Amino acid sequence: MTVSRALRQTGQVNPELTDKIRRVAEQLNYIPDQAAQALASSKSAFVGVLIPTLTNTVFADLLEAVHNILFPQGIQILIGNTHYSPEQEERLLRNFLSYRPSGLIVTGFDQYRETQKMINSSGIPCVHVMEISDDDSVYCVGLSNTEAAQGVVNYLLAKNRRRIAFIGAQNDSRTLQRLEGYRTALANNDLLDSALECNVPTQTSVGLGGELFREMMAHYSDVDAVFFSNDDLAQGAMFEALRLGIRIPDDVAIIGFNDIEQSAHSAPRMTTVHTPRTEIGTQAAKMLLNLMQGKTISPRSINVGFELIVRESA
Amino acid sequence: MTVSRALRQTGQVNPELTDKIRRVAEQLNYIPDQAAQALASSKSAFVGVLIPTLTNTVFADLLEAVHNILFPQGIQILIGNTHYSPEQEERLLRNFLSYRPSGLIVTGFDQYRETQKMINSSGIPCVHVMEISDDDSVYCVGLSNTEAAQGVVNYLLAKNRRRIAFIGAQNDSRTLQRLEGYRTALANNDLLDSALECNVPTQTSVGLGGELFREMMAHYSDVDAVFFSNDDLAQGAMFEALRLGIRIPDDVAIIGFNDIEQSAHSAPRMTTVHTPRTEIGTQAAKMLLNLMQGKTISPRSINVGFELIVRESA
DNA sequence: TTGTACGCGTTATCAA
DNA sequence: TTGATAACGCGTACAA
Repeated sequence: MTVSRALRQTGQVNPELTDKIRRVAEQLNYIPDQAAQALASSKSAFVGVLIPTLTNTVFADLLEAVHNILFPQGIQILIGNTHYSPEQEERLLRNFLSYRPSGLIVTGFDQYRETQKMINSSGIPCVHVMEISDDDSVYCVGLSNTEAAQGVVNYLLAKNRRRIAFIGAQNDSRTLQRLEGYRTALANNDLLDSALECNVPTQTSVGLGGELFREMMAHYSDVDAVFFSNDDLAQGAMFEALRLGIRIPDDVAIIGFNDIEQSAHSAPRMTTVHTPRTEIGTQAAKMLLNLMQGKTISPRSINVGFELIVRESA
Repeated sequence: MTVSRALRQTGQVNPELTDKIRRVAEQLNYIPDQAAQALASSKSAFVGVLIPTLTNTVFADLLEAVHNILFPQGIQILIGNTHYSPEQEERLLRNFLSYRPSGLIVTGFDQYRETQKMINSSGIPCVHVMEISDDDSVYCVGLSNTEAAQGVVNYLLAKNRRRIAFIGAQNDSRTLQRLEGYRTALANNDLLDSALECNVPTQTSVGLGGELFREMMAHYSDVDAVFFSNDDLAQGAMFEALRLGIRIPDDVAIIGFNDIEQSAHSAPRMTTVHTPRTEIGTQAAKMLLNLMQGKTISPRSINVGFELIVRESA
């Protein structure tokens, strides 16, 4: 018991004894067993993080930010890669729960009802990230993808673009929200043409962006702007444009989404929507930490906003 | 006890009783406690993975591959982000050990002696990834960065390039090995000029690649090829070349390293070394699984090789 | 400041 | 096939 106290620095042990215990522990390579700690204290040092993929800068940044806040607090992240599948998400969550995590960070809101129930009935604090909700019973840190998309389209309209296409992939709820914003903004100006909407379920990639752009321009050569649901697709389009001899932004304006590192350095530099995912991760982790300490949080929803970064491509 | 047996499917429980137990468990939302399981059975379902960063496709791919193999086996990954720092790596490992993981996957071999000792004395099976070693006492899955770099330079030489520069960043051991291979190949042909070596400790990025390339060309306009330690840097250089009016590959040949997705689609398409990181992750996870089952592995070292993908930039 | 008794939720072991 | 008992390694609560 004294050893336990000494090593945990509760400050109730004689300093000399503490030193001695430390030395011996070191010598024996003694490291306390977390499982036993968790069992005895009935609190774990885990936080489960559910993200759709690791191989997308957006979520890698998010995860890294969360990890950077949580690890110094002695908290281990349990990663769950949903692969954009609600089924897998549910399985992942069930698995998480067996570790009795002290907190949960979940991407978006489009879980199965079952999954939501499990979260709620578990009583484990949960922060949703990337999107925001007007449901005041949930905690979230994110931004309005719909508003951001509207901002993009309005910007293009102000620049006198009239044939504005949308190219998206992956079919996740954030892409859908961007599509919705795109539609709203165009409809408001009687400029919506559903033929110019291209939304495929395929996994997003640079290569795909190039392909879809080529097809779009082949069919609708009067398109004078394309809003892509993310920067990867947009980069692919810019590469393809170079090959096709389409001038960006003279012939076609291009706007991406997320503002990944390379977008600031491409040729031409890309106009895009900056999504503060590192901030989202940081804020979500901090909010969760507070929730885990039983603190009351208000507001429950943090809108970190977005910023249209105007560069050269539009 | 019967419940425990029924839920674990040991097959010693009456089928009807098993069904009944299942139903009740479901109804109660009962999920067995992993901490207690670990404590009682003295074996955990954890594997610790040590990687230098999450925000680099290479390691994200690696992690995703490992996760995809391990999760279906009921194994949770403990992630440790070393940020390329041996100090943090040691702290991370100590933290891992407190979870009594059943296995370890560690990037490279450049750990502190202390760290290596901890791994060895822990008795926990460990597979090193990304590099290979000729030390036959360690398990590893990777490739020879040195050989790959030599291959790159030899290819450029065969293409009659003579003023071949090297631009690298991050200063991690893999970059250093590539630099070494570059030097060896050039020295073999009496073409080594240390002025054309640019190796900065800064974190690698597309932006940095552009900067370093611009500086290089400003100082040494006779450079006719640049070998970059990774594709991000090389992409940045290609963008910058477009701005500077330097024609790729006519004026300068460019070769990257890793073959990230976009390299196949950039303009021009990039010649680079394909590193099979998904395969590395998969193989390492499988090898670890075998080690965890006490199987004997031979050989202990798997060289997954590399492939020079010739496209347009060189 | 140190020590004792007990319990955390599960599994190993042995008995029924 | 099922059940009872004792661990697993620690922390909580209380006593010394």
